[in-house]
Amino acid sequence: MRSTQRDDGRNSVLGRAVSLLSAFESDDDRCVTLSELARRAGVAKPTAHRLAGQLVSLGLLEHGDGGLRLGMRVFELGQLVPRQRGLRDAARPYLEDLHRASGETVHLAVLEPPDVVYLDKLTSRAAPAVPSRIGGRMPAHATAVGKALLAHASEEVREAVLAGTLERVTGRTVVMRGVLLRELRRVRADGVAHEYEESAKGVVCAACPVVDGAGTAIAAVSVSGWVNRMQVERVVPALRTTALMLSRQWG
Amino acid sequence: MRSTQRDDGRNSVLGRAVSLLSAFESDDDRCVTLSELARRAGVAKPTAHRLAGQLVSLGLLEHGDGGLRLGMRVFELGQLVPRQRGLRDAARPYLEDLHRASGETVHLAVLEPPDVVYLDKLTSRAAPAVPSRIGGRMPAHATAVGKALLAHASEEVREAVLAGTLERVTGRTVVMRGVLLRELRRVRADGVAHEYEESAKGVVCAACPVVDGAGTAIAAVSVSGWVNRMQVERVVPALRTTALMLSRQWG
DNA sequence: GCTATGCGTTCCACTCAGCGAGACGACGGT
DNA sequence: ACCGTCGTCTCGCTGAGTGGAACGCATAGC
Repeated sequence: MRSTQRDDGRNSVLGRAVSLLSAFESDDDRCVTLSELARRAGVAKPTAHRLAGQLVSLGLLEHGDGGLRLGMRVFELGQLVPRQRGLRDAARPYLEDLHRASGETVHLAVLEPPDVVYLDKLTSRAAPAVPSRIGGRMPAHATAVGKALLAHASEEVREAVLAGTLERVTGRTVVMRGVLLRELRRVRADGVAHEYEESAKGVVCAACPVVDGAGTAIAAVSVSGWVNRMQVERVVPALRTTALMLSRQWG
Repeated sequence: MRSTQRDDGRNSVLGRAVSLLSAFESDDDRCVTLSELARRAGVAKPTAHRLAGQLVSLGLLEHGDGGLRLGMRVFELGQLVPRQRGLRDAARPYLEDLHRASGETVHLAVLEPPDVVYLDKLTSRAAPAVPSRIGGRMPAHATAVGKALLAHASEEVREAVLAGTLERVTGRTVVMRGVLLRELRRVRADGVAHEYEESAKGVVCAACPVVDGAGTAIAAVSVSGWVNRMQVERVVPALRTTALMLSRQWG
């Protein structure tokens, strides 16, 4: 019997329940049948039945035309997460100014090793379709915000991320440790991170970290646009200013 | 032994776990110690210890200066909830126009009987401090959005909400069934709901429902401002237009 | 200095909640 | 008539979950 588990987090009721909830990440299909849900989450059908029932009465799941979907309660709880609530509210006006001034897509993101999670996003009509989404993830090493965050992160987390596999997102994604490490050093010295079609074709991006008193990044702001339409260096000053003001307000 | 329970939703591992997460609703204190958490959620300390440990490795909870807080994963999952994701994205540009045109605070909310849950909120510098928050709840009968939603809801849910206790939020909150019922009839005929200091002192509000093909409300839009500064009737036309356009896009 | 309080953590025996193979009835398509 | 898939329910087994009690360690009060 190799049930010696110390796998905290996959088995156990909670693990199964979160598997059920996470099954909605493979998205777009808003409503999922119970059987399909059980299949995706990898739990037995009767188990899924029982758990889903409980999740429904807790409000984390709800019935909707012929299937189950994530419930409002999940959204409510999500809005309470401190790392996004305060930051987002404080940053919103600054992001709007930056958005107006640049006319390009603006992002606010935090590091969640080895990924970044987007807290806010302001798009324009003419903006390219970047693959980011509020609440969505992207590999940190493939995005400007990610590089800004990594460059100003603690030694340990940087090491940890660098030690993992650097997934290739586009043909230009930096996947070699040495190259990335050198670039991060440059970013730390310069205070601005760049990205040229490393997360999406035709998109360039510049990002600045929002730092606390000790100089550690707690978030990052970015501006992205079409590679042939946006003059990166023209937006950097405004970007720097935005990040500095946010840093001051959170020192 | 009165463990005759069939109380699905309060006991059971999941119930306890959600109690832990919900303990963060009594908010502002971003970080909570384990003991405090156990106390609030009403679970034994060792149990809280174990569950919190699992929740941490699942990403739903995280350690932060001397305490626990809700984890990023919760935010990520919350952004996947279909009832908010689609609506919010689609509504955003319209809300921005309405916000610019009126200069007042704009809300987007859905019905979650017997409350309303706010999906989006656009505020101005000079706006009154309304007690709403994205992802927050308010009793439906005390708000303009709530009345718009209730008036255009199915008979059953309206009955259900009316059957419950109508909590008094301010001195002017409508707490009498008959009065509310009559008002809802008027709202259904008129298509606009009003509110005069029924949810917050000094604040007036007007709301219109976003309806599906069958005429049932799926959301509501509102404009609110200072009672002595905002001319309610001046913003109603733009409000109506916004709600109509949204309704058309979701018919 | 010696309590007293509150924290996070660990232990452990009890038992009951959770588990899933399997069976079942209801649709719906071909 | 068939077959596939849906949601639901039963039921015996067992091990995952439970919480009282005790521990080690801080800090605060006297």
